[in-house]
Amino acid sequence: MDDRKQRVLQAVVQDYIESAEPVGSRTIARRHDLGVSPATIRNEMADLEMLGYLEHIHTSSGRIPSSKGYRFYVDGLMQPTSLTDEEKAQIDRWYLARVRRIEEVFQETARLISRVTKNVALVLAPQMTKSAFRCLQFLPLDDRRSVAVLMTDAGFIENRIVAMPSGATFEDFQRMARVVNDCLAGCTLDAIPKAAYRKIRSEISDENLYEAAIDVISCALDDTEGRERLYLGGTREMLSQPEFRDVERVKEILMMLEEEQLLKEILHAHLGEGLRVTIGRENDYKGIQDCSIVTATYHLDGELLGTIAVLGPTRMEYGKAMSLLGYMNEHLSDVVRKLGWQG
Amino acid sequence: MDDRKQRVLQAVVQDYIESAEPVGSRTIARRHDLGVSPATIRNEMADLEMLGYLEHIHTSSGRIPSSKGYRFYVDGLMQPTSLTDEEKAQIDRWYLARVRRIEEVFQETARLISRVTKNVALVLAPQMTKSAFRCLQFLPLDDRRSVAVLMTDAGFIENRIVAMPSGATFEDFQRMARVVNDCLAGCTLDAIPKAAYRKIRSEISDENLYEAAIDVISCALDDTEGRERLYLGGTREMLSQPEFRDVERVKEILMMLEEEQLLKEILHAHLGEGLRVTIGRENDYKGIQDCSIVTATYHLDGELLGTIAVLGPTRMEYGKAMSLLGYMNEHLSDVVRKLGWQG
DNA sequence: GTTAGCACTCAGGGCGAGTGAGTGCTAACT
DNA sequence: AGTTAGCACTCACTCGCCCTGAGTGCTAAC
Repeated sequence: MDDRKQRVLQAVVQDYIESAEPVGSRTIARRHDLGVSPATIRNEMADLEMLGYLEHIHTSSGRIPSSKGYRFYVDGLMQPTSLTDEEKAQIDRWYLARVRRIEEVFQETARLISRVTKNVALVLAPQMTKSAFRCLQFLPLDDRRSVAVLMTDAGFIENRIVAMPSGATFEDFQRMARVVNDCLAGCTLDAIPKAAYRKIRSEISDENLYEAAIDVISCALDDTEGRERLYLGGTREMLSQPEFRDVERVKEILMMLEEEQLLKEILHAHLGEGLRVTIGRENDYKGIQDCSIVTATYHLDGELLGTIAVLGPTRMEYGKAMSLLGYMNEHLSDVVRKLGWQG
Repeated sequence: MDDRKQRVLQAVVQDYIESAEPVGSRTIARRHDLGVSPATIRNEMADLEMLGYLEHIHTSSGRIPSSKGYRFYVDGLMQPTSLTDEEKAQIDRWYLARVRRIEEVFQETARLISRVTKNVALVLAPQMTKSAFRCLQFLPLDDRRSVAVLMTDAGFIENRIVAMPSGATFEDFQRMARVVNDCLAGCTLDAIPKAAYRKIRSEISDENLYEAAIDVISCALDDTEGRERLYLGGTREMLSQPEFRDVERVKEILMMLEEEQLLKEILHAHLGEGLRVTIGRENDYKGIQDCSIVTATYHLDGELLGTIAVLGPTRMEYGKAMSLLGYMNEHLSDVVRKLGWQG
């Protein structure tokens, strides 16, 4: 693949991404200064098609890039666009203006990404079970029940109403909380050692209370186990893409977007260190083989926290999506910190 | 308007709701046993059009109901369908199977309603400020900050990270919580009397701590003020309605559905005791003058809690929507109670 | 008052011609 | 040998046309 072929491929991909129409040799000759005539470009395009980088709907229509073509473009031809300082500042401002509660960070991230990229954004929030126990407290509710509040190192707070075993007083519960706090300090929630349970049992020394304590802990775990939350944004933006002019296609994709479990699987399958792009046919799931996904993992103090992703037609502005996710990837934890989420 | 006219109007509305096609005189004569010929029905339809109950796209197409026609149908002609015991049981089962956290009740309600009615469902969750203060507690986070947990009578729990003023210890905070709990017992959050503030001030007697306390309270209020949460369900279901065969229309309505503030306003405008139906032109907001809204308010222990609504094309199955919302209206609080939300 | 009959209307589908963007091939040019 | 101009060909798309069928409105007869 010589230099000129690459330039032609680049021109085709760029034009197609911009116009969403199959691009012909004349258009390229006019809009890109390749210094050759349309006829020559036609020959190059025929070669590129033979090599599998371009495709043809029918003999007399322009070319569109194949998955392989996009792949080559993303890996080598695309010029990386990086966000301007102004854009970065805007993102920070957006967060400060809109996010008032910890839980909103993820939703707003999804919304922000979808606005900028005009595609669907997916944000997979951290699994609570992966984070370390910080403290458990009880608040009195009435004489039979109280509210258990569980906090983890990552700053997550779960609350849940629990019944107090008959005979137990609120003071018993307070004592239980102290014991549990002592024994579980620093444990990650998905791997509480047997020894910790034994210690709790011996320290509480009341069988009824012990049962209740175990109940609270396992209940908090059950609830979040395998249930990282998924935030979605931009189904509306998506509709402005010409790929979704057809209602049937929209219905299909909306259907898929409501299958939370499926989306999580897809995200997990595509998960890897840093930025990752999966293009069209490279997707295992049939329903989105005309779509691409850009994913990035984000971290907090070196700890893997979750995934952010852009899902859109293969004709996606990869550069923009990648630079945005890259920025998020690096700075989401800063933003979160600024909002006072973590110490 | 004589009896036969009413029967004809009823037939037209029913057929149109079912088929989404303008209905003609022959169709009615065939499908409804009115005992008269199409020609007679034609005459009646012409009268109904004159009276404003029916409309005409062009001379040679069938009739469709006008807003006024739907209104007459809903108010008088429609036979109320009530849910079967099986359906009711199914709803209860759905809740028990899907709802594991208090916050999910609303989301699942929206999802359920949209599934049953094949339209968009809106659930306006209670305003925190309308409920009574129950208690405030602090959990230690680190040496400079702690987590404030605010609970109200309706069972809502808000948590928020607050900085401790320099010099204050966690014990100071605990004391502050006790004072606040004493002074605010039973107040509704949007109407805390001045006297209560004065009492807090005098009892805390430390100006710094007093500021911090006020901060926490007003912060909790700020956050939720005018910000009842809105849960949406069924944008996907909506697409199966023939009214939304056109992507532009879909885009418009999705756009509107993302304007949370606007939706809240619309819901508030339509809010009233019990079941309420607003049809087509009766809507003030132009964007949905080809849509109808059915709203119901729901209660808990006699206290107004929030609103559930169905939004769909005027050609909506009013009977179904109304009976479903009616059931929800009566039983949502039961369901919520069963899930242990409230004592 | 009801109905049959008839002329009229109009959206929607199918069909054919024309248009234009684009290709592939070949022969000439540098 | 690579590049280009020229030309025939392809094919989606649009437009106008006709036809069909569902439906109306009117009138005259029952």
